[in-house]
Amino acid sequence: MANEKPFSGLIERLRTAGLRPTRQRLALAKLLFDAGDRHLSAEQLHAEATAARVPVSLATVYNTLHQFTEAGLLREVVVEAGRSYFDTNTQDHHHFFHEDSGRLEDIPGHEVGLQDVPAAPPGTQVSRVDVIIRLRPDQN
Amino acid sequence: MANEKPFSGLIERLRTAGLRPTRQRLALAKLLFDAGDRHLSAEQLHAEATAARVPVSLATVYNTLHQFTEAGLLREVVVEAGRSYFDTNTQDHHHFFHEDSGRLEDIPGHEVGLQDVPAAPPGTQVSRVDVIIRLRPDQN
DNA sequence: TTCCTTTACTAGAATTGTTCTAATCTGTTG
DNA sequence: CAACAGATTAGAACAATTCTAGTAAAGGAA
Repeated sequence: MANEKPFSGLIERLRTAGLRPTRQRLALAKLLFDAGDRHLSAEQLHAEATAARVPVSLATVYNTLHQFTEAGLLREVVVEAGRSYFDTNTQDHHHFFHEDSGRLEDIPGHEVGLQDVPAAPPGTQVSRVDVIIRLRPDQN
Repeated sequence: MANEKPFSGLIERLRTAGLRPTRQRLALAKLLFDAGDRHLSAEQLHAEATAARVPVSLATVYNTLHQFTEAGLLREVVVEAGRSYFDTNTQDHHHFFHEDSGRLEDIPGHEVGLQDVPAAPPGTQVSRVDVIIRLRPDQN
């Protein structure tokens, strides 16, 4: 059966990233990566873990999210002053942000192109380009 | 002399926006708009006001920045999880963000174009498009 | 002007999201 | 299984922002 070793893939993934596959990291990785593309805040992931009966401290959730981000397993997206989202889709793509609900949604990478991206100023190099299309409810 | 009525333009500007030209708002508006394009955090503006011997409370700085933003005199730019910048350039343009220093820099609007901006999902309309080019120090 | 109403300002407390700390525990290697 | 490095934890500390409720100032009316 496919779920006989439900963590083996994740274990490899963490090992490759240089992270010990601990109980907490595995549980969080499972929540993050076993359900398609997701955009989660630390608080949301913490709530999910708790709901899934995997008690993980909030500090560990933050640590883990940052470690995963550094390892390239996640991408951090900042849309609002006081909140960070972590995106499980690390491909090159951009976002719709629903201002009313605070929800973030992927725009497949090939759907938006940039023309004439200016050269990075001397002494710098481009680390990333973020495009966020902010949406509000239609007025009518 | 040009500075005989140094506030008359600003007073008009505030009145037009439906804001009473109070001492505090005028002082903040002067700091914001009399020095070209600026990108300031609330704390920075508060510090400048204090340095300019205009004691304004931090709460008023926040209130004022939000009111100016709603009135279209400022534009809020979010780059980092815990910090908002307010941009005095409300024209259509995008930003370079220096990850090392936290500095934000304008890219003139015409220098970046977007192609194939996808249609807003049903029930929504585009409120704004933010493009942030993140820079890090050149590696070498 | 003076009065009156509305709007704005203030200090400080409260809230929110995040990071830090120091103690404890767990994974891994030998 | 011993031992050490690395990970987890609760709770404290922090930083940015918002709230509160009390006071002050702006602007119109008399």
